[in-house]
Amino acid sequence: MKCIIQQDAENKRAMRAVQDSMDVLNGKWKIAIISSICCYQKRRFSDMLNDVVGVSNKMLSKELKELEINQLVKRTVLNTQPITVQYELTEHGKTLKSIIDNLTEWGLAHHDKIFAK
Amino acid sequence: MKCIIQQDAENKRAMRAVQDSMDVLNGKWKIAIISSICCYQKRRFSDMLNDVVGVSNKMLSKELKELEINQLVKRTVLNTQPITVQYELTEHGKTLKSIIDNLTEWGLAHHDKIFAK
DNA sequence: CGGGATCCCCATTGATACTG
DNA sequence: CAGTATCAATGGGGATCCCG
Repeated sequence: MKCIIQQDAENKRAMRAVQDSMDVLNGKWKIAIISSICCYQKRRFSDMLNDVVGVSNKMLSKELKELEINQLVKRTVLNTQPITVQYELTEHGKTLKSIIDNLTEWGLAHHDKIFAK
Repeated sequence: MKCIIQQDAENKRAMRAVQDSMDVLNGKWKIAIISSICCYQKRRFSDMLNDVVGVSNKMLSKELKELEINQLVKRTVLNTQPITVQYELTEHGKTLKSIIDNLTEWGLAHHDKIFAK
């Protein structure tokens, strides 16, 4: 059995890790945006504007940019007329899939629980 | 193979579920707060004030209250002098553990990736 | 179509002080 | 210790227009 000091250090390390994750995923729409790309693999700007209910083009643009900076999302301009832009997850971004899956499952279960009352 | 219409309905359902989760977990500190309680099982107000780096007593109080309303956290006033208050996860709250674990792992991996560059 | 620029508001948050 | 109250400020985010 671990002594309390050791356990405590481990807890702090875990909490810091969670915070590191949330630093990248913060913002009102990031999870929803990733969820959208995750579902469709490739998704265009205007599609996501519909997927993510309530988001404005300004916020979508802003949060996508941040996700791109953090190397979670890759942006590709397609040579169409008019121009379309495609977003997809990077390899690193794809490692978020299990988190999204978890959130999906939990959301369904939570929904059931609330309405079962 | 599923037709596109079916797949699309499924995607929308998944995205809604993710949003349902985030509705409950929104707020700058909620995940960190849950993470703290999750690590220690039972945790006091002042301890969490230290665990969650940067949070103010006002915000901690507010977000804990919201978590309590959503039945994720249970609040117990202990009969000590001076009074102490203990927070723990409800059974429903404990179902968030796999999400927290995922975020912990991902945070560590993400941290490594950023600093490996 | 995919954004950028601008204006503007109000909700979220912080700081500080106070209380049972 | 565990909050609550009050005030003040910041910036998140909406609405609108514009542009390549």
